[in-house]
Amino acid sequence: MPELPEAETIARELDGTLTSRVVCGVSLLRADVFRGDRGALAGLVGQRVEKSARRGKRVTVQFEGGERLVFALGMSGRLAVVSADAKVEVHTHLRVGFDGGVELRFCDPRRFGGVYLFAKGAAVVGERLGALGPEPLEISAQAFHGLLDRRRQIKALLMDQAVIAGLGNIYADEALHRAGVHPMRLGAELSEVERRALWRGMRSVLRAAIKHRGTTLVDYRDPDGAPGSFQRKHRVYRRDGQPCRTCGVMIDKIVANGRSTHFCPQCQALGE
DNA sequence: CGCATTTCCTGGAGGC
DNA sequence: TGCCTCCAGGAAATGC
Repeated sequence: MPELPEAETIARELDGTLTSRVVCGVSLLRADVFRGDRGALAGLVGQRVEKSARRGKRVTVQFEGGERLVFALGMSGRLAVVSADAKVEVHTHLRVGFDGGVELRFCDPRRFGGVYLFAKGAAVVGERLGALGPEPLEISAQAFHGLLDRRRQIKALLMDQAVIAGLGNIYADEALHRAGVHPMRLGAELSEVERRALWRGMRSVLRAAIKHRGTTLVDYRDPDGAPGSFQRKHRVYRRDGQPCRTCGVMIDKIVANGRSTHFCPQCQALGE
């Protein structure tokens, strides 16, 4: 499930391979993954790519004319840059051909993801595309502390894209472990010291994961088809029943915010 | 406001 | 071998 580090890896690679290329063809194989004006999609032909970037978990390809093609990858969404004559894999929903014989393909078996196209200057908001909170790698410690001041489970706050953009189930669990904070604590009840630890833990886990080109558990691949390697560095996620890498106590798994949640009962005690 | 529940969808795992 | 059921999970909608 692509979260911020995976989206960052994808965006960097697209930025390197697609920038300055001109669209020569667009083919939508599955209409319902595209949430926007289909006519405008055909209008991309002839447009030149200015850059590719990430915001939260989303990947954007920006064109010189100002249009932005936005990909929300959901949990199984994948972007691949391949030769135009490469075999088309199952669940490929969109193909964007470029000069030089390369093609960008959006593939998403479970179809939780979506593709959006926004005109120059238009706000990036649409069906299943809510407004995004600040970037976890850019927000100041001070501002982050303020975000947590609500009587809501800290794990739910971290995973709410409108609160802070980019953390999903994996990195929320990993950030909480690094900070030594139990996932079911209420945000408003965290001390200044704990909030600071969470800010640092969140940033350090995201930076480390980007360095390892993300986490591949099942589906995730970068646009070259290569997996990430950060799963080897996970301290809690999907490590239930195994010893904590910090203290040796068995990692536990519970449901919080409707999601499987992994934590160390010793390092992340609930307290009294 | 917060929170649990349901919906979407498919592949993989486990049961028999 | 093959069928069946269950589950994961991002985000939004619904009901309490």
